[in-house]
Amino acid sequence: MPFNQIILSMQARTISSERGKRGEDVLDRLRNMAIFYEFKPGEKLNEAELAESLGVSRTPVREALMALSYEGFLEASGRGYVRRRLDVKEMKDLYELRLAIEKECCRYAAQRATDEQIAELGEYLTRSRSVAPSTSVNELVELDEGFHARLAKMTGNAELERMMVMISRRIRFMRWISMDNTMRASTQDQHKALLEALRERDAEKMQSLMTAHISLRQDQIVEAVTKGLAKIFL
Amino acid sequence: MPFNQIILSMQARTISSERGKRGEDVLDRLRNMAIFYEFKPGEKLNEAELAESLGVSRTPVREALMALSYEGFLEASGRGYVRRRLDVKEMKDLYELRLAIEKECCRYAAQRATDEQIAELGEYLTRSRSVAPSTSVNELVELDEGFHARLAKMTGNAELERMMVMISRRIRFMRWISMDNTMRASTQDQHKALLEALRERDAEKMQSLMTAHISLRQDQIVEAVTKGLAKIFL
DNA sequence: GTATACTTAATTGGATGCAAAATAAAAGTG
DNA sequence: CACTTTTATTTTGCATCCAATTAAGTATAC
Repeated sequence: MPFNQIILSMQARTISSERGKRGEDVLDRLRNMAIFYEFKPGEKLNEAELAESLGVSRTPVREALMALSYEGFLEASGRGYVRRRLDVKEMKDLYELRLAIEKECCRYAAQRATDEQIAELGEYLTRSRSVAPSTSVNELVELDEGFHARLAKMTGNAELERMMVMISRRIRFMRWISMDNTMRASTQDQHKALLEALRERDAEKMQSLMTAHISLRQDQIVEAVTKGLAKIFL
Repeated sequence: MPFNQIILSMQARTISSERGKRGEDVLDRLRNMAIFYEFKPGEKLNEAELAESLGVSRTPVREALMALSYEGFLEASGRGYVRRRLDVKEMKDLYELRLAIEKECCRYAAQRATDEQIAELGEYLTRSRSVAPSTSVNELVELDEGFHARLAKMTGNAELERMMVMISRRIRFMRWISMDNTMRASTQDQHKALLEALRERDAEKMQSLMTAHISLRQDQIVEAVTKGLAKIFL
């Protein structure tokens, strides 16, 4: 399945004509395109062109581009925006930020999660582990994100949760690139271990598990970025 | 000095007419108004009115409002935006987020800061400590922020740095409210201690100092919020 | 053939226009 | 008088328009 079609298949084919929903739709579409480097790094984005292709005016496109630069996908390039390039430094920075957030999520989740939330997470993991081996990469990534999103929610901290959403989007491509079968299995094992520690409300243990879970070694990042760049430009 | 005038005095009186700079100016102005609750929580912001008062069209105002909601100052209220209310929960969440970021900043700063950066921070602190007792609250807050910004820069991590900028803005009002003379002295002492630990490249020590430095106890937050609310509504 | 001045086209920042929602105001009804 | 229902007004979402600046050609001199 060609790369572009995967992206396309994730998107609504038409932009809602419902008032107030159009801008949101445009943002979602452009965000997905940004996430998967449908915009090639370095290539300047043309507002009129994008508007035309989405069948809307420049206004919602302009707003979406601004939003995406706030979200960290685009950067201002003189006048106009450019997709930020995929490089090792950016990913390293991002994973360090993620580590900062997730470690604290562990702490507060261990101390504040309700028993119901923990039970739900258990069910979620069980469901996750039982998906068919043929499950698409998209779905696997979604399951992975879902686990961390739930953990963030357990903190009861809206700021931490919001941050996790942002970071998850930013690293989605990396997850997508490196989600093969070995990754899949180890991810699930690590999530299970985290859940166990959470059941024991052992924040320390969760944090060290999380650190191990997240900390990609330099060479792993390099490899993933390399694979990513190949995907983007071929 | 009345509250409003303090805010006004921080702002350029005119919006630059330079092309491309106007939007930025409008954002800065509105951000300052948001930071100091010139917009009362709950009161819906009127784009046309704001545009009128700033002498620009609705377009740059709309973009600024969107940006400010991304920055966490405003929230969408059906259609349109409202300044988020100042409450204990929000501040608690924010300080937890800040703690997460700053602890990791300590770690990476201890391990990556150049000797020059450390020396510069030393000079900065010396300058800070020698300011007149009459120094305005504004300046004191700026000095405090400057310290943490420098620490963030030392990580060499653009994402952590960016996050610190955002958080600093969000908590600026709280800093402003609680920056009295006792706060001033203890802040400087704690910064000095952090610098010492940084000189020794002792990340662990820095982290525990930072934790102590940041962790406002629940009642301190309650007090500051209470004072803040009084300031806002009187 | 290359560099430089000059002209034209492309593209963005911002202003304005317009119609759909939402809100407020007014009128009608039990 | 309270309570709908209807009408008028406000305000936003989005489209369009305009002007200023940058980028792209084009021509001319060296």
